[in-house]
Amino acid sequence: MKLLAIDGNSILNRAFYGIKLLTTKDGFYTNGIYGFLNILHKLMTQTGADRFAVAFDMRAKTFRHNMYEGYKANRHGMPEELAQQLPKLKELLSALGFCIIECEGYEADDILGTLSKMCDDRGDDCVIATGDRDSLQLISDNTSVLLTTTKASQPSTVMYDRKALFDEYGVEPPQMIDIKALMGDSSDCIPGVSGIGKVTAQKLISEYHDIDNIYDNIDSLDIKPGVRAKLQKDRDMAYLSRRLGTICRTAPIDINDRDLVKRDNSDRAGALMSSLELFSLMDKFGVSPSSPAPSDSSPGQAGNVEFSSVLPDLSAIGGDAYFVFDEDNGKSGGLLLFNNTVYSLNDGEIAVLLSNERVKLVCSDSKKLFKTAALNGISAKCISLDITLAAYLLDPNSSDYDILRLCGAYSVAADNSAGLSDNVKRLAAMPALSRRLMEEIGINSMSGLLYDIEMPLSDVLARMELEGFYVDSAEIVRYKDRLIDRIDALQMQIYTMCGEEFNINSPKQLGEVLFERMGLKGSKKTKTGYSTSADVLEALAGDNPVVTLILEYRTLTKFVSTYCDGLLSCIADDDRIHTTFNQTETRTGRISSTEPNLQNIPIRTDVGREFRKMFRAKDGYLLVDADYSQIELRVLAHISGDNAMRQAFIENKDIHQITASQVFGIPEDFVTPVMRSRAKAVNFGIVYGIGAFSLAKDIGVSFTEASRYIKQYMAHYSGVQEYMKRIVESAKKDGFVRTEFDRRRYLPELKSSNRNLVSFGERVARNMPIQGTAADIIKIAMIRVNGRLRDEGLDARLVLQVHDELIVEAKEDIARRAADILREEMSGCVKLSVPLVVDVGIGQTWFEAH
DNA sequence: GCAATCACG
DNA sequence: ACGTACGTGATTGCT
Repeated sequence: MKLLAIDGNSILNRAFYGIKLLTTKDGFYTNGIYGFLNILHKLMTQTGADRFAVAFDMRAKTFRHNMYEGYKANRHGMPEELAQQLPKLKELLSALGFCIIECEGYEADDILGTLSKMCDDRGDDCVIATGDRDSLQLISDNTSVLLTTTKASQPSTVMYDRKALFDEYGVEPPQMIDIKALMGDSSDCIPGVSGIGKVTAQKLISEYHDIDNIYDNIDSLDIKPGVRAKLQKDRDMAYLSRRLGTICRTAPIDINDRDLVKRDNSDRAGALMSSLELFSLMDKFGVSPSSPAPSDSSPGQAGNVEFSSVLPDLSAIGGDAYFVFDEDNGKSGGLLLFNNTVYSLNDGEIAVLLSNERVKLVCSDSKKLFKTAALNGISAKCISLDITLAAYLLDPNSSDYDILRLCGAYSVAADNSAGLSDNVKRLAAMPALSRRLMEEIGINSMSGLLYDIEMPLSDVLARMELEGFYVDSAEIVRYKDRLIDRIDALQMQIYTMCGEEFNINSPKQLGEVLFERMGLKGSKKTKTGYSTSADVLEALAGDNPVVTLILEYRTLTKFVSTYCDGLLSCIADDDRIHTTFNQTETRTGRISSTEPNLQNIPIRTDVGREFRKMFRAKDGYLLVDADYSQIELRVLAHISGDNAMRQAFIENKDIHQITASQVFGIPEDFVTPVMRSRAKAVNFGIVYGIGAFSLAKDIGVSFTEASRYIKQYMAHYSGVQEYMKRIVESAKKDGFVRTEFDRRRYLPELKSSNRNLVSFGERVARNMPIQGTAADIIKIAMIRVNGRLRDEGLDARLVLQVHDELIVEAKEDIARRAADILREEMSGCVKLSVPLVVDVGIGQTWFEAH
C-alpha cells in the first residue's frame, strides 16, 4: 500500500502564488484551487498511490505557541483572494472523496508526521507532498518527500529519499532537526543560534551528528573560536529551536486505513466544479459536468424572465429550475422558472416535476415540496437546494428569510420595473440569489451541514408532519372534566380565603389581592407591578395556605387551556395531531414545533404526565421511544476534551454522582440524594454558562456556597474551564461560535457597550456549541433512522422529536426491530470521544414507552 | 401587540 | 451600581 499525504496549506500556497489570479465570472478567485487540483492529479499518477490524505492547519494556536510565544509571530494572515479559496478547496476535495484531516492544536506537518509514522510502523510506503523543507526530517526507508518548488516561477517537484537527502545535506533525516536548531527559520520565527547560517549548521551537524554532541564537547571541538562563542551564547535557543522544529509524530488523529481510500465522487463534486468553472479539471477527476451555472443572467442580478402558458413536458426536461409556491384565491399551485421562462403549475404538474430526477430544483420551502411529493407517492430526488435553509444557516439570528429581503441583505438586485407580482419577482431573483448564498455557504464550509443534514432533514420532517401523532380525544375530554371539577372547587376556596372574588388569572388583580389587601410581603419585581410567579408564591406558601391553592389553580387552568383545549382544537379527522416543525426558527439549530407545540407536553409532575397517556399508537401498533442520556454533557465532555468528564462517561458512571463527589470532596458512595441533585443543577448551570447568583437561587443555597460549588467544579473539570475561556475568546475574535458540524451563531452582543448584553453574549458563546452540536447529532440520527426504517421496508415511522428524544410508531410485530434501529442509529450516527447512550422503551402510550 | 406566566429539553 | 442560566411556544389579560 502506498499513501500520498499532502500538506494542504503548503500546496495551496504554492499553487496560489505560482499561478496568476483567476476568477469565475462572478468574481470568485479560483487559481489556488485550480493549481492545487492540477498538482494533486499529477501526484496521483506520478506516485501511483492507493491511499490519500490531505492535511490542513487549523487556525487555533498549537502546542508550539505554548512553548514559544514568538512562534510564527511574523506570519500575517493570507490575502483574502487566497483565504476565500481554502474552505471551497476543502469542500471540493471532500466531494471528490479525499480524506481531509485537521487536528486542533497541531499543524499539517504534525499530521503528516503522524501518518508517515503509521506507514513506517506497518511497512507501507508513504509519499509526503509539501513545499516545506521541514518535512525532510520525516524521510525513512518507507517515507519519501516530494518537494514542490517554484524556481524561476516554474513549478516543479523534487523527490527526496534518504540518499537524495544525504547527497544534498550530508546527514540522515532526523538530523535535519538539528540543522534547523542551529540555523533557525526566519519564516517560522524560530531563532536558532544567531550568526550561524545554513552552511555552518550543515557542516557542524554532518561532522558532529547532533547538538547534544556539540554542546557536550563544546570545548574540545575543532571549530573557529567565533563559532564556538556564538554556539555558547545561544545554547538555550538552540535547544528550544530543536523542540520547536521537531515534527510531532503522535498527533491525536483517529484515522484508519479505510478512511484513506478515496471515495467515489459525490454529486456535489460536479455542481461545485461547475460553479467554480473548473471545466478542464472535471475530466481528470472523472466528474460529469452536471448542473452548469446558468449563464442567462449577470452575477448579482435577477434575470429578466419571459412568460409562457405552453408548458414543456415536465417529465422530460433537465437541468436547473426554480420554484416558488403561489397560492392565490384559495387555489394551490406554484410557479416554475426554467430556461428563463416562467410557467404556472397546478398540484398535479408540481408532482410530475418532482418525479423528474434530471431536474435540479432550487426552492424556498422544500418541506412543503417534500410533502407534495409524499402525498403523490413520490420520493422527490430533484430538490437540490432550499434557499431558506441556506439563508438560515448563514444567519440563524434572522427571523425573516423571505426571498425579497434576502435579495436586499445579499446585494442581489430584484428591481420591479417590469411590474411583476411579488412571487414572480421572487422567482426571477432566485438564480442570482441562490448563487450568492451558495458562495457564502462554501466560504463558511457549510455545504455538508446544508446538503447532508438540513436538506435531507426537511424531507424527514415533511413525512413526520404528514404522519401525525395519534391521540385519544375522548380521554382528553374526560380528563378535562376532572380538572375543571377541581378548578371550580379551588376557585371557591380561594375566593373564600381571600374574602373577595377576582380574576385569579390576572397577575395584576392577584398581586393587588395578595400583597395589598391581604398584606403578604411581596417584592415588586416586574415593570408593571408585583410578581406573582411560581417561585415568588412558593416562598410565600408558609405565610398563607391560599397561595398553595393558587399555585394548583394556575397549574390546572394551564393544563385545561393549553393542553386540553389546545390539543383538542388541533386534532385532525384522522384522530391525529399534525404539528408543524419549524426548521429555521432557533438560533442554536434545534427544531421547534407549533400548532400545537408537541415539544412541551408535561412530564415533570404526575398530574401533567397524565397527558402522555393520551398520546398513543393506533390499533395494532406500538410506540417506541428513544432518548439520549445526558447528550449535552457528553457533547461538553467531547468538545472540551476534559479528561475527568470523558472518563466518567467512558466508564458509564452516573455523572451527577461523580460531580457531587468532586464538588463536595467526598467518596462517590457517600453522595446523598440532596448532594446529587445540587450537583445536577451545577452541571446544568455549566451548560448554560452559569453564574453563582442564579445557581444559588435555583438550588436554594447561599451565594458563597454556590460560588464554592462552581470553583470546585472548575478545579476538577479543568478542561471544561479551559474550554469556557477559549470559546469566549474565540467568539470575541471571530464574532461567532460554531458547532462540531460547522453550524454558526453570530454574537453581535459581544460588541455591545451594555455590560449585561456582553455577559449574555458570553453565556451564549459557552452554550451554543453544546446545544447546537446536540441538535446536529439528533438531526443526523433522524435522517438515518428514517432511512433505515424505509430501506428495511418496516411498517414503522417517526412521529415526533423532542430535542433529545425520538418517537416511532411501529407495527406491533416489528416494534423490537424498530427499537434496535433507533438505538443503533442514535448512538452510532456520529463518533465522539465519549459514547452516546440511548434509553429505549416500548409501549401503547407515550407515558408507557418513555 | 406586549408582558407575564409556565409547559418542555 | 447593577443584574443575574441556554433554547423554545401557547395562553391570558390588558393597553
